[in-house]
Amino acid sequence: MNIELLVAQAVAEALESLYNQTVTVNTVQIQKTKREFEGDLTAVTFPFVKISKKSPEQTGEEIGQFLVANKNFIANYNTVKGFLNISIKHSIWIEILNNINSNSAFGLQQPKGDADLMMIEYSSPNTNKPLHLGHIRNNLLGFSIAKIQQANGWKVVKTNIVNDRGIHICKSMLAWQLFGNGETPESAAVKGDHLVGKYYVIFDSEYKKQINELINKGLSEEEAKKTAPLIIQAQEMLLKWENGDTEIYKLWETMNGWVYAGFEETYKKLGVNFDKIYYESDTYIVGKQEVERGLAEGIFYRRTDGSVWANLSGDGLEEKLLLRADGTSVYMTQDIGTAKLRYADFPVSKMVYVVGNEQNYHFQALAVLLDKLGFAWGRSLVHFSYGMVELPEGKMKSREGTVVDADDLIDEMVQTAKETAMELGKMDGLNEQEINEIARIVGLGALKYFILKVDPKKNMLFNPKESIDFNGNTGPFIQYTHARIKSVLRKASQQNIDFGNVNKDVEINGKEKYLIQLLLEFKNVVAQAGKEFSPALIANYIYDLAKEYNQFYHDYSILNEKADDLKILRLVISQNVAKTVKTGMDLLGIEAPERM
RNA sequence: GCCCUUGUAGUUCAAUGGAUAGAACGGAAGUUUCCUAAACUUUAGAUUCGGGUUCGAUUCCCGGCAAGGGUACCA
Repeated sequence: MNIELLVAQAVAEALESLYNQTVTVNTVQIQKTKREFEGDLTAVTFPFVKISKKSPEQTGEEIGQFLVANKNFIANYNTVKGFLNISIKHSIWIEILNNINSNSAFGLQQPKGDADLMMIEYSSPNTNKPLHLGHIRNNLLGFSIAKIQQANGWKVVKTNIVNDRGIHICKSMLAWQLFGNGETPESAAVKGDHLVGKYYVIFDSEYKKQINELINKGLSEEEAKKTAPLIIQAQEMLLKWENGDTEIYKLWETMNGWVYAGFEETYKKLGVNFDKIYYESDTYIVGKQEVERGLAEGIFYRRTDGSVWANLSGDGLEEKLLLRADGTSVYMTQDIGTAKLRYADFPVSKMVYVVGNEQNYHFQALAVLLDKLGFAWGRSLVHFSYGMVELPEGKMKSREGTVVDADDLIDEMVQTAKETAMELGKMDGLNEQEINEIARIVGLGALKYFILKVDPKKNMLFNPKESIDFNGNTGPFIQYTHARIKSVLRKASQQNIDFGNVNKDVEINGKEKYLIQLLLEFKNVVAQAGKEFSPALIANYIYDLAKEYNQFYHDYSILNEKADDLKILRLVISQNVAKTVKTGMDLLGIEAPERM
């Protein structure tokens, strides 16, 4: 039952009856009544003064009188300026609550057998260094969006495109060959991705030394960068790799293997996963073939120097390079190849790319190119563009050592959660394993919520010191609320209270109604979050719910309530707040612990 | 230069064109014989500037200012 729709219909009916004018239901604006006014739902009457030819207040009065006289679910009304505040009968709220209570998957839609398939690409790391804070935002958003789309009835395939080839990989490989002394993740006792990243950094500093030496010998900076022995060697290595040199290929496989093992560990800690992983070492070849096809079909053209281009000026864009003069592929080429493979592997009807906003232009161009090449979903691809994560010192820069490493950050959050919980005495009587498990859940909850609560399209500021907070609008606050409700419910079941249904005659007050209204909103919030690809909507909603419940919790003595009906009402509300919070947390990929 | 995005309390974030712009952190003052005090209560404090559309604009449109990103052989 949709109470807002019922009220909107009733108001439309009132307008027709009173002023003899037909009004479509969706022109009636219904909103939740503000706390400081009496009533449950509010209809805005300003838009109807043209029809009624009366003042907003008088129009509201007349509609209100009609509603009370003709609609049995409406108990009362009052008007304030152009706002008609309507009170719904108590029994209706109880009915709604019972309805929510009997629905275990409230707010979620089950995908049908023939549901359309949405493919969501996220993460997409390079294999020359470990994941950092920016990747964390990407991974959390991608994973959560997949969950939210599933909740809206889509069939979802999560995919990852790993950039496992190119000059940057060769830099790490070369530095390892020259300075590594055969070091392995086992011998050095570090994660594979961190080890490879270390050699990437070594390459960069050695390369810089060579550049400076050359500049001192009189070369310009530009010349020095191009002619330094290390960069020449790296380029040679890339060429050898492309030509299938056995030794180089083997080294490449080994070092990438180290990185994958490291990534796997980080993904596991973050709780994200993929249904299908693609590698650019496979897809760039397909991309080249597709570009050749486009060339043969006259979609693209070749310049005299041999480079291949697409003219996108007809679509408001510019010319775009697809193959270099030497025939090697560029970023765009690989993305076209990846798309082709995906289209062959899955019946994709909607493609979503979770990629940072610095690539907005790239994806505009990709949409047009895929469309020209005949991919049905090309035009409608969604570039889910999110803002960058900035640090108090500014942008993260690997060269300047201002990158926040993903593994370090996760460990730090968990460690802080543990220390804070110990200080508060939360861990008394628990064994080591239980302590670590709760610390893990809470630490990760804090990190995930902190990142997901922000509107994805905005740049966000991440202060490592201040972010590790467990008070206020944070994940742990919501987790705590959940755990506390669960504790109440455990005690209630020990008392053998049956709170399956609430008696329709019980009187409820404003706070209870407000919580029921919040619960009722959940469905709309999930639908809206799906439409806007915004986990932040759900994050802010469950925070509101938790905050509201905490006040409720302090105002009433739920288990000691004298009247049985009232006790059951408050238990059922508690139960459904917990249920909804848990569902919301699940959509964000955050765990909601039973106790903490 | 051109294109895109963003400007809200000291700070980090909210607000389908609707009522007195909400929270949290930080600041000030309180609450624990009571189901988990990682909680609750009280208090001070904000829409970048100038126009326009509208009964009504943080929201939509135009212009200025500021920040970030992109700008064709980097990914």
